[in-house]
Amino acid sequence: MAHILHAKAVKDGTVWSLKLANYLLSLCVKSQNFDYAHKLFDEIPGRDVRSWTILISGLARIGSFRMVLELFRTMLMEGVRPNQFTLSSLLRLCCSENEPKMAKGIHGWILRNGIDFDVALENSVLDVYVKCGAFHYAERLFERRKETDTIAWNIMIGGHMRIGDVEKSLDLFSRLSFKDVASWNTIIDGLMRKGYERTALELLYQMAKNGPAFNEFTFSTALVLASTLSLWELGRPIHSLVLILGIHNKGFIRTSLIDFYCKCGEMEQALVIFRKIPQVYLHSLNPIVTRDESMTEIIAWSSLISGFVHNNEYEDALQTFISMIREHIGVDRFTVTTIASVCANIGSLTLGQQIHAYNQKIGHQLDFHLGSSLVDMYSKCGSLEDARMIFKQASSPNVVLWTSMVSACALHGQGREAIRIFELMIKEGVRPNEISFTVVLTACSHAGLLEEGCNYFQLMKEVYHIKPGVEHLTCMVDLYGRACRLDEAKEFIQRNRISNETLILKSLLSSCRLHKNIEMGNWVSEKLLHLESLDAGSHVLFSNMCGINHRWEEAAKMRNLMRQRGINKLPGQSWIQLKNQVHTFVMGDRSHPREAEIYSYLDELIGRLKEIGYSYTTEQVTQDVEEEQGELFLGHHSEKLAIAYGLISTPSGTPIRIMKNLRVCIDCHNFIKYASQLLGREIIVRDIRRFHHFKHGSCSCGDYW
DNA sequence: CTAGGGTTAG
Repeated sequence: MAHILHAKAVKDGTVWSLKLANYLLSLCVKSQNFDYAHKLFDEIPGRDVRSWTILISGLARIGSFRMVLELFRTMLMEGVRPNQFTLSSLLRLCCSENEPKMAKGIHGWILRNGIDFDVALENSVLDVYVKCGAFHYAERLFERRKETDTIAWNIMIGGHMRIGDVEKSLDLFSRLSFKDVASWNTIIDGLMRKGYERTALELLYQMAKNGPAFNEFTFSTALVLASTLSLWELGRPIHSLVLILGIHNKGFIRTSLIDFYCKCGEMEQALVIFRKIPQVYLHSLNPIVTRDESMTEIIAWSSLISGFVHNNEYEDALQTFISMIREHIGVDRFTVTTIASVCANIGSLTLGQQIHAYNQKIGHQLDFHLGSSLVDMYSKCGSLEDARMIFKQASSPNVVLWTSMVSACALHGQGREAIRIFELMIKEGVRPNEISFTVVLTACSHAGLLEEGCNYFQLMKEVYHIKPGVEHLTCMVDLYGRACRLDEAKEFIQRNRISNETLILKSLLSSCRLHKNIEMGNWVSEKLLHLESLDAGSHVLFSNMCGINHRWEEAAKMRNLMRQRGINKLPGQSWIQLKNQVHTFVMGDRSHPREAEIYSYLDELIGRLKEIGYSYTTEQVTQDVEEEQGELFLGHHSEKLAIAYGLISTPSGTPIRIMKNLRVCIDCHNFIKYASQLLGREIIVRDIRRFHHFKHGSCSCGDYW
């Protein structure tokens, strides 16, 4: 638009005043048309410090560090003396680009050249030191100042918050006699970020009562608070207020509203807000879409996508992503991170690979979030090698990234490797968090590494002072249980007073079944019954266990109880993805178009496998099989059907990947081992907890799962 | 000076 005005001014012979030129320049800068801005800038006769400042501050806003520095140098060479605005812009850029050295240089230059420090410039200096890690220096500057305005105070309140000194920050805030909106916003937002949500909430209510009126920042922060706490009662009235004020379509507020409704599980409402036409299109036929506005759109879309993910609606998440690309909204790192997690959740390797390739095409750097998400995606989609490859690309991983890698190894049954990586993380000086310990303990438990598990449990408590949570305790019970140390498991439960924890009892029950210990099984079941939390899984576990020990009466009693309570067990399902199509099977499924082929192939295969030593495992000890079902059903378990279909639909030598919604059963596990040997095929099964890689007649889990 | 969406386990 500015260039049209420019052309018109030239054509009309309008006086080429500096004021007009600077105004046009600022229009160009505002609409991000920097090519034209440069051209215009070069043509301004007798450009002054304001022209320089407009261009410099515009470029600083979009983070063109090098270009800004070059302009600044040229400016000095041409003998133009920068003013306080120019210097503030430069300092702000140093801040956002994290360039403390440059900031010090500029500060020195200001001092040497006797530039007047106005309050704003002093604040810029203060801010740069707070944010670039020279906090003590900033503190000294702050104490030495004669005049401090509330902005300086706000910078320091935020600064203390940033370095994690919540107390000091609150103290400064309380000492501030005049608290402006920004002070309130800073302290509330800071408290929220440091996990003091309740305090933040209290202050927000205080502010509503006695403080200054909310501004857009406050509304946005309040909505985020409502969203993190899933506080419907807080978000709703704020939504009303924002509607009354007519600011509901403003960027930050709109995106915060979308996120609020998503986190409260109200996707319908979120969609209503999402679909509002952004204001910019209402006011102008020829809209100037600035960076801020296109950014808002990306965030609105990404919020919606992550909302679907939060509500486990992966299909909708993907559809939204596809529309986002189709409408050329733009995809940033946040979006890719979320979509990668969708791929992880649905376990689609092909889709995951496409997302990874797409990211390489658009060139987003792998930051910690994206890196972890991709590691997790590859591991949950069955490719440990690719997970490792992504991990190697990160130069200095953080806790989450390390933990994702440890988790990947655990998931694929590589307990020793998981431990090795965990140790490496500690050696690199990265402090493991509670999740890291959950993961490493799970790895130990899956690999049957009792001693190592116990050591890590001690390490967590004594060295890292992390209080064991239910997850850690469950891992320990699992660890003892799987290692057939049932008495120790029971003792552990009693010592830690956790016999009321359903998850823990269920883990023990599962071990009782594994080791056929019906006495202990009874003890656990009684506890579970008492808690009224015997779900389908535990009912089946218990009744199966009775079956092994020929306690048919007890088994029947349990099944009756299940019927009475109307508990339905989850039907076992397996699926395989071939050429962008997902084929799902349940036990004895006849609905597939190629069912005849599948069954005849499967029956023939079972016959051939029996010749090399396979036989039905009649102990039907899975969670999803009831006792009365005979050999025929066992032969047609969903995983066998999915594998048979995979085998007849792919060329020999291709690995087969299938997924199951429950644990894989012992008989199928056995069957797959023999099949992998006879057919020379790699078969990869993802069950509800982990991966099984079958190759040359054995499984990566070492038959311990 | 202050604000929005993303990652690891269960």
